[in-house]
This record gives sequence, structure tokens and C-alpha cells, in this order.
Amino acid sequence: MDIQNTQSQMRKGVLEFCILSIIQKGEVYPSDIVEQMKAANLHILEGTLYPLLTRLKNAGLLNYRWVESVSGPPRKYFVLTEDGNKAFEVLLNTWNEMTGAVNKLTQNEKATQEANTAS
Amino acid sequence: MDIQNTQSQMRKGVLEFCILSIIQKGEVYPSDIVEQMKAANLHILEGTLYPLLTRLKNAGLLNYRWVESVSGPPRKYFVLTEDGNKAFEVLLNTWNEMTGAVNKLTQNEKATQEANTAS
DNA sequence: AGCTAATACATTGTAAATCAATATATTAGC
DNA sequence: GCTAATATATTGATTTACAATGTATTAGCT
Repeated sequence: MDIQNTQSQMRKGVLEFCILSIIQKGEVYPSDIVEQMKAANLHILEGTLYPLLTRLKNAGLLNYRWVESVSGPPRKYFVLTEDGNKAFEVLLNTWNEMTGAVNKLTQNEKATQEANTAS
Repeated sequence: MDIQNTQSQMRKGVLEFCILSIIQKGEVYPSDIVEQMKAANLHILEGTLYPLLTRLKNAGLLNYRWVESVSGPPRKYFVLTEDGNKAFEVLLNTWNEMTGAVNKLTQNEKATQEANTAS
């Protein structure tokens, strides 16, 4: 077990949330998503992304349309469905609550430790 | 695929980080950890916690000592090793960076969407 | 002494999901 | 046609959380 593994687990947990967010901002195709995630330091591989998009599509959170490309095969451009938008709002709430809880738990370690060792 | 699943994935990602944080605050035994996690709305089951503590111990991040209990079997009280403290600091950094990135990516969706649809 | 309840550490089997590697398909340029 | 670049997609291996149990210790009661 490395720390790197724990770090990547942290990132994994928010993949779907981030991807829904990116799609919500505008119609994108998978390579756009990979790029935007990389720019945010949240790397995702295609072998992870495609099954994930398929899952979200099958769950009714996404739709896509084929768009011809000038350089290569056609692309699948994704958008959020109404359910997808609702799901995103729920996840946004969960995210805000969870980060609040984790920050409360982790950011005050020095003060708490001093209080404990003092007793 | 449910949203609940995605929500629980979010929590999974920070389990180790939170547990290291709890142990850093003071010597605790597993039931203390379960309780503190529950209080923070980050539930963890014993079947998850015990293997996790064993992994962290084997990785050299934790140590424990047996302490007799007045009501039941002896308890394993855990503390962070020096490596464990270093690992926690690294994870604290990762956490702060990641939440910053995710917030940047997700919290401005409305403004960005308006900008996109306007073009 | 023996029984039950409470507490606590631990393992097993299952399901889900990411990743690395690879496969398949389309377009442009030479 | 052939190659390179771009895209979508699948497969097999590994990891890991969880539910369900299992094992063990202590206290209190009869």
C-alpha cells in the first residue's frame, strides 16, 4: 500500500461528479473530458471513461448525438438529461456536505492533539 | 447505477485520510474510529475498518498496543508512526489541492453555462 | 459453575470499478 | 493503397468495500 494509491482513491471518488459537471457546462465528446480533467489535475484514462459514460447513459443521466469530425471518425457529443441535471444537483450537495465534514475532522488536528495530550 | 452508489464512492475515497486523521488526534481503538466517523456522517463498517487498519499497520503507518478493558476483551489502541505522520501531511495537501480543483470545476456551473449558451 | 449478553478483533465470499493493454473504425495526406 | 492521427470500445487483472459470520473475552446473574 502506497500513499499514491490512497491519493488516487481520493480522486476516483469524485470522477462521476466531475464528469457530470463538465458535461453540464456544455456539449462535449470524450476527449474533451479527458483534457479538462487533466487540466484540473484529475487524470482519467479512456478505458475508465468510456464504460463510465455508458453507465451514465444507461442510467438515463446522459444523452449523446453523433457529430462528424473534419479529422477522424465521428464523435459522440454528450449532454445531460433532466435526470442528469437533478443528479448533479444532488451530488453537488453531497460534495459540499462531505468536504465540510472532512475538513472539520482533519484541519484542526494540532489544536485537538494538544488538548488531548494535556489531559 | 444509482446516485447513492456515486455518493458512497465519494466517501470511500477519503476513508484512509479520515482514519489517519482520527488516529493522529489521539490513541484510539477501532470502535472509537467507527463512532467518530459516524459522528462525521462518514460511516464505516468493521468489516471495512479491520482490513484497512491491518494494511496501514503493514505499511508502517500505524502501531498499536494491547490495553485491557474493564468490560470485554482487550483492545488494540492505535497510534501513528513517524511515517504515518508524514503520510498524513501528504494526504492533507492532496486533499486541499483536490477539493480546490473540484470546487473550481463544479461550483461555477451556472455562470459558465450561461456564457456557453450565449455564444 | 454455568449461562447469557455485551464487547471486540478478525475472516470469507461477493460485487463493483479502475486501469493497462489492446481492438476496431474513420479520415487525411502522401 | 499505405501510414499516421483520431475516436470509440472491450477484455482481463487487481483492488477494495461490504455483508455475513466466526472466534474470543469479560461481567453479571442464577
